[in-house]
Amino acid sequence: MLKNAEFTDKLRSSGLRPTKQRLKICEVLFNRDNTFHFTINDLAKNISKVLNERISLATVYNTVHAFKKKGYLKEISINSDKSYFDTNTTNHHHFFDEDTNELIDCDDGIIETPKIKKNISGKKINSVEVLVKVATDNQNQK
Amino acid sequence: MLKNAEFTDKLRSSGLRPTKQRLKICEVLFNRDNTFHFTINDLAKNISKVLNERISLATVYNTVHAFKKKGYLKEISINSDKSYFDTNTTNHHHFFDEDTNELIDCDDGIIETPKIKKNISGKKINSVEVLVKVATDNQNQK
DNA sequence: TCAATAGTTTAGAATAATTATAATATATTA
DNA sequence: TAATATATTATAATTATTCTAAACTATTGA
Ligand SMILES: [Mn+2]
Ligand SMILES: [Mn+2]
Ligand SMILES: [Zn+2]
Ligand SMILES: [Zn+2]
Repeated sequence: MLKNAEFTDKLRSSGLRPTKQRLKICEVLFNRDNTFHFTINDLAKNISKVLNERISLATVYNTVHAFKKKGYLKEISINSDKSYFDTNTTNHHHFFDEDTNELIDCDDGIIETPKIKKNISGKKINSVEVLVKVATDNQNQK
Repeated sequence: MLKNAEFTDKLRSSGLRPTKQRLKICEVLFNRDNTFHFTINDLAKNISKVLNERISLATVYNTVHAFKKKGYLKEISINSDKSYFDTNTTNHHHFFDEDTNELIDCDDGIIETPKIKKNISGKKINSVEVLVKVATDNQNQK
């Protein structure tokens, strides 16, 4: 939804130089109507195969981590194999489809964020996230 | 809490041969009063350094995954670096201390398992888990 | 405008967790 | 106990990620 000049401002305002590579990655990640989830590999493949741009893998890693640090992205761990990133940085919960390995946002109201009745002493709660793992219901399977 | 002969039965009854290595790993994992969380590396180090036993790393991996498949262990992903395993296989929630990377079980009653008001159609809910990330409250830090 | 500087990109090497291979050893079965 | 199925092991392979250090680029301010 944002345009190139806006990305330039956005990057500058958080102390990141608006380079060609970062602007392209902003475009891929944020110039759309809906938030989504991706892996670094998805993103790199998208850039190189689909968009025919040449951005080194190291830069994709650097940029995604820089964006995460600036709060443009959230990182989500579902399995130890790889990290998922989320362009939806608000507090929200997920379904994880174990058949397809797809991560799906819970719409508002589907899950109420649980109350924590007693916290670890001396610690601050940084996040409360619910993960719902789903899979095909195969009652009649071997 | 279980003894060697019981582990032998337990393994046999789930179709796993009670080998020397598996019995030792059972002892380390299950012959205690409280459940706990560990990484494969923790476990391997514990066996080799603390117990002075020689079990190959491949066997530790094989065994932990075999135990997971048989339902003796649960796997938990908190960060993409490594997998945590849990000897508490009941449905329960966790605190994760981001200062120490420690995973802590939520005692019963601390968090109520949230209700899922609408599920993905055609799918069965396999688990609903809450992860609470905590860290030192540094209001007065640089 | 342009040189100095700080920040960025890059290819490729390094690291670390995990899985695969295939030979050897062990447990089970009859 | 012999035959068979299963498990262990050392080691190699794989994969995600991070590191390195040289080349490049954006910013700054004279
Ligand atoms: Mn795994
Ligand atoms: Mn990470
Ligand atoms: Zn999300
Ligand atoms: Zn636990």
